Amino acid sequence: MKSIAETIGRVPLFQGLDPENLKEIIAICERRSVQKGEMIFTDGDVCNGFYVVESGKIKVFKISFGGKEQILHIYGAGKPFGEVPVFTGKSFPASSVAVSNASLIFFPRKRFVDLISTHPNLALNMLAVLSMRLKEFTVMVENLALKEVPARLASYLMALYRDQDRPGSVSLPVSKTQLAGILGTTPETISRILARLTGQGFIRVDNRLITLVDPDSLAEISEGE
Amino acid sequence: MKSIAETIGRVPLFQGLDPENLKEIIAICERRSVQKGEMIFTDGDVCNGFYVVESGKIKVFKISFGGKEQILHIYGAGKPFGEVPVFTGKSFPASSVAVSNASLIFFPRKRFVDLISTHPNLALNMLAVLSMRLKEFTVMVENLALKEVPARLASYLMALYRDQDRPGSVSLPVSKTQLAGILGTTPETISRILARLTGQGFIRVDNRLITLVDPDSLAEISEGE
DNA sequence: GGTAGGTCTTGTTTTTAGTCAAGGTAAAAT
DNA sequence: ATTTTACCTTGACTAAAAACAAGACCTACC
Repeated sequence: MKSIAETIGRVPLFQGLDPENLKEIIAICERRSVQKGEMIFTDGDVCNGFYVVESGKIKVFKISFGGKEQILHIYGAGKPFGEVPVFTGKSFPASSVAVSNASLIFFPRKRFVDLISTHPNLALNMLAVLSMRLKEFTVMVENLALKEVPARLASYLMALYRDQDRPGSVSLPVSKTQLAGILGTTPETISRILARLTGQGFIRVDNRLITLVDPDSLAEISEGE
Repeated sequence: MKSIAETIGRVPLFQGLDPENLKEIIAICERRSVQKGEMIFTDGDVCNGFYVVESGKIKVFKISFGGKEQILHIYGAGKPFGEVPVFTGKSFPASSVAVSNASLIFFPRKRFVDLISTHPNLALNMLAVLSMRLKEFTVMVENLALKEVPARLASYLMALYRDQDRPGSVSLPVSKTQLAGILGTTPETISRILARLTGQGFIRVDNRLITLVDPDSLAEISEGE
């Protein structure tokens, strides 16, 4: 297993700090292992600190009264999560669960805030993290409020296409059921739309591997026609 | 008209700073007046800085391909907006327009970042602002993805009810058309749901004044039954 | 005081996607 | 190897809200 120091050295949140600062950060954090399916925090919990994913995957989500789930983020190695209440002083605004066995690094709230107050670069990095997240939410709201499900799905595929760089295909990082949770719809609807796009010759689907036969048309669909 | 110093002294973002720091902040900002309907920035614009509302109201929104508008926020006096790209280094992720004549205070990006790096309290305040906004987005996504329009409208009314403190009524701060834009629906649907809630005896509507006859039932509706 | 422009309401129709139900596939556990 | 369980697909039905359309209301300005 990697050392905490090694992990932290690669986390974007901690880039641009000198080794001295990194040491101080390492001094306040602690490792925590979680099993697949284990809750990390629950909507409304008081917050004692935040986490960085060392390995594995965790999801952050909201549950409705009726039990429907909206996934807000799925985070892998190097991503911080759960920081919002560190700075608002309130409780967690969503829940979080491990979707695979995972190793997390925990940063206690009080001590981390002290560090931030004395390390401007760390503060700026954290501001950048939160700002990026706001931007992502902006896109998410746009998708939910202004686009229909096919456009959301097409956007998602095109975004994957840009991020991953396989030749003409993308590999879904999550199950189709979870994809439905990300896109704010149901597995049935996802299934139907994938079938339709396949019928129209825009994509080919083989389990989690999706071949983008006609990325241009897909890009158009992602804009909402 | 108030002085910039007076205005800035009341802005939560600048609370807890000593007078010396406030002076430095005042030194870098400038006032800008905008007319009702004037665009302040457009989705995709490069960002030279952010704003604080001194007076008037501005809205931040996204427009879809088909011209439908989703309002992300409406900000009044004392609220900062447009800060996201200051810290991501990217362009504005949404557009902004004055919904009334307004006076803004502009903070140039570079100089403000310099200030933040040297004033930990300012950094923490800004972190709190962004974190609160993330929390608000979380609620927004929850509403859009997990609730139907009546529940969203009821949530909105209940939130107003908590914020304003009139006896048993709330006053809409925006037109019903704009309310539709905030809730991710159409004016027709708003109109129908208000009519339905009135018919059920839960509210009474008189232009922008809404009397909450039965707040408990409304609270239930806001949870999604 | 009348007219113009924006806002709001109401009715009708259409679209979208959610729900319910059942069957199929595939991977994992025993 | 077989049973279990999770995941996915397809079909039929239903519900919710958008689109379209027309008329009412209101306010503001000539």
